[in-house]
Amino acid sequence: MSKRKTVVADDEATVTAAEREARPPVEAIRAAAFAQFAERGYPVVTVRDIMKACGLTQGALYNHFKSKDELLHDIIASTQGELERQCQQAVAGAGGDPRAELAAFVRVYVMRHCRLRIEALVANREIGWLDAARVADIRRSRRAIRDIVVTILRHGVEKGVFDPPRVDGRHDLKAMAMALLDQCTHVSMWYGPGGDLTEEQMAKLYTDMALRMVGATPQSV
Amino acid sequence: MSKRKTVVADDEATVTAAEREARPPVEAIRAAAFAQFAERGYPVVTVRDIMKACGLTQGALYNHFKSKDELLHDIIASTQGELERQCQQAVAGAGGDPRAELAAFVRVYVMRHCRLRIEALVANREIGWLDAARVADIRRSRRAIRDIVVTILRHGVEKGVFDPPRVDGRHDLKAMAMALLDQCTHVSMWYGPGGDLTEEQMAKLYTDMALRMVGATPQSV
DNA sequence: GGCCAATGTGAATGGTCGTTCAGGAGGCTT
DNA sequence: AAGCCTCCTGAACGACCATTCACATTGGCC
Repeated sequence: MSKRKTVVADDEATVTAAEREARPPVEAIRAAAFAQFAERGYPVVTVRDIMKACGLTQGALYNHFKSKDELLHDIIASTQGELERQCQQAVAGAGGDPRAELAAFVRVYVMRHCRLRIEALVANREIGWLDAARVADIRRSRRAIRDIVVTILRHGVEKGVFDPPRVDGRHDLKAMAMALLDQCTHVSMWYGPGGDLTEEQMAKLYTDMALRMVGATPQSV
Repeated sequence: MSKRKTVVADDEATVTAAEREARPPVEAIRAAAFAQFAERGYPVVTVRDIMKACGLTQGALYNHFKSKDELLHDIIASTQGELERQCQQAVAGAGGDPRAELAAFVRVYVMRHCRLRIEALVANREIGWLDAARVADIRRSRRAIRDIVVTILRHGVEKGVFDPPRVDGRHDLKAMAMALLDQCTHVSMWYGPGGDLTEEQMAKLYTDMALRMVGATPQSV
């Protein structure tokens, strides 16, 4: 896919020439768009901005994406899909004990949102700019993750190892799952590697808080 | 910026051009801008959109606000100021017991974010479009609210009525406060009055979760 | 050597934007 | 009644937008 092999010497010796050799232009566009969306926000980043950052002109975008909108969806959907897969794996590997499942889920979820906080930030902040058709599968994935948590909570209650708060005598596991996810998701808004806690410590703290919230009995004494 | 100097009593009775609007134009502009920002987002709402919704033309905006940016700041700052005041009042009226203070804080904070969820949504979603100078006082207010929570937690630990999670033997009360605020703030993203829980029940649930998270001992038996 | 499919160019299209400003209308003060 | 003050209009400004399109340029293939 490289075309500057023979015409390098006198042509525009752009700084990113080596980078474009390394990966296909569609990857470079994705990366440039991600960086700019993260820094300035989707609606104010222009197609010209993105393509100039790759050393191309605006028209070339449309050889790789149908529209600016599809480009944003592509970026968000890929991180969202990865997140969903990681969550499923974490729970599946926990051996069926709801306490271990919840701990594994929170650990993976929090560590990912610390490490890839920019990706999470873009996915959460810019999703509103997607048109209705393209936003549907992202929302489906988020509901799926919420339902993973709800299922863990329900199993824990049924087995008697969780004793979550009740309002008027009943649980609302959906609201609890949302509360849990909200606090874990939004570490991406304030966590920085220069802060007081490492990712590992964040995972421990949030796992502990989650188990307290659901009233988990001690796992083994 | 303010009204007539000498005419006071019948100002409301004989409003100039009373046919048009029942309230001063600056209020109508604020309301229209708020509604449109909430629905479509600051950068895609045009000055023309806002003013057309008030029955005015675009130029008239600049008789009341210096810029579109100042208009957004005005909207966000007013709700943020109200929130900060309500939080302070709630804690001050709790009698000095950290458990009661935390409960009162969470109750007020959650109920407000359920009832005025659109205001909260706009404040949290659109704050990034403010320029650096105008964003400073909003951030100060948010830090102040976080510090209220940190202070409650510290007092609770000192008095021995809270036993929050530790990482490597230490508390991180700032991280705990952020986790607590994150989950309470973002009810505005999903709570709806048609859902399973009333505002009252939401407040109860979140208060209970908060007290569990910090390891509060039973208040009185 | 000639063809093809992929890929990039840069002008053109048909708008839109926030902000400014000269001018007008009407009521308040003197 | 005259002047002033507040508020509004509507045109103008200079810039920028996403997307399309006719037209290169390229590398691989027969």
